[in-house]
Amino acid sequence: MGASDTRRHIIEAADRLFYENGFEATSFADIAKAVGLSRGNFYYHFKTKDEILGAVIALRIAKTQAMLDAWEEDAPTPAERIRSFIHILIMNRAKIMAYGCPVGTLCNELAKLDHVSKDDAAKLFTHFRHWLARQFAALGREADADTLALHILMRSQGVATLATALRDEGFIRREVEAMDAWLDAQRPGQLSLPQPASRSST
Amino acid sequence: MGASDTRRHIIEAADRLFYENGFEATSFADIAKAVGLSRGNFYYHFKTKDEILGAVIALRIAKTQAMLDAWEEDAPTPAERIRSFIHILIMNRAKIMAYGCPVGTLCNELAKLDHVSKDDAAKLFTHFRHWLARQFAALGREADADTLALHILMRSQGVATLATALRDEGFIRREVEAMDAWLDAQRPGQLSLPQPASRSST
DNA sequence: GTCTATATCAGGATAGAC
DNA sequence: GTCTATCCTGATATAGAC
Repeated sequence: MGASDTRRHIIEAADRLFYENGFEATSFADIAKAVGLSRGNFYYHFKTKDEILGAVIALRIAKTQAMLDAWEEDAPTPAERIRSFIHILIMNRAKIMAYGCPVGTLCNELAKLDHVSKDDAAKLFTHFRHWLARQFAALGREADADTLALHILMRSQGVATLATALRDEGFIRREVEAMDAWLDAQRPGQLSLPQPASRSST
Repeated sequence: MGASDTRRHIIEAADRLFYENGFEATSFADIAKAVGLSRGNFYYHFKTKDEILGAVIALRIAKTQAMLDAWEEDAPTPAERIRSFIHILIMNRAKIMAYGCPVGTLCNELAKLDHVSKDDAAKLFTHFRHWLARQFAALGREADADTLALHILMRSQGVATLATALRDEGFIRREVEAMDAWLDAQRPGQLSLPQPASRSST
């Protein structure tokens, strides 16, 4: 196995462990064990833990971009693309109830550590934000596309955090349904932030 | 200074440090230093870190209950009480942008650690949930009070998480305004989850 | 009830053999 | 490129003097 293969395995193992156990709680030994590597050899590939974190963030950004590109390919309309985003809450519900959102929880942890990479991690949100804003603009909401993008991003984060604490799948489903209904009502001519109306889909 | 005073100081220092730096990242030495205590003496008061965590969670629950009771005293209508809850996002915006929501971030961290106290921490949400549900019921929304309580709790969590990542005060203010507008529209006869309407307050 | 001193352990990081 | 052996630091935890 070449060095670049080993490196990739290390980053993928670190990615998973950082998500499941947190950045601080994951030791070099944990990652080395997951890859089947001695601790000593580990340092041939990565000199510091922060270096691994940087590689993990880069991997996540690449994966995110690939996912967004795929949604853009697969879904013909902007509304369906945004719906792809909303429905990752359902798709990943088991992991979210156990470990939260990979992006939100990493940003939270790095913020508390005041880690040098905290802004790099926050860029993951930026990718979603800009992609979502583009979809809302395509939906005819050019004027407030960014506000709408942040709003739906905010809701997905709120659902993830509460889902982890409550571990209630019904809660996720209800809120996703509400997000779908909210999206259906986003048509040109509406003003930015969501307002309640006289009927509901639930 | 008596032992119970020292104990209280330890818990308060731990409360602050767990919030600002995280549970794992906070060492006994950090807490001892903050209180002005030797590390050795520390163990006279608390045997394990988990014991301190338990005391911190108990303190937070007591403080939360006191805050909810005060809101109930000070605000004459259910709507104003719920507004008190929504506006902690503005009141605490500086700390939230730096460290996130104390409840959400602690639950997230303990979930990843699969810590024995993770469900105790989640009870903090339960206190807000039931209090909010009581207010929505008093507002005339008995049928879906709990759903509405979880919805507004979810939004406050989402705003806190994104605020920490983006550190954008304008974002917080816009979303709080939207939450206020959403609350204004919650009247008896509405069905549970929020829907957009034809106009916005922003 | 508070201190100093110390045991023990785990994690990050390095050196050098193969 | 992978290993074993090792160092250093910091963290939990204890013992015992005052």
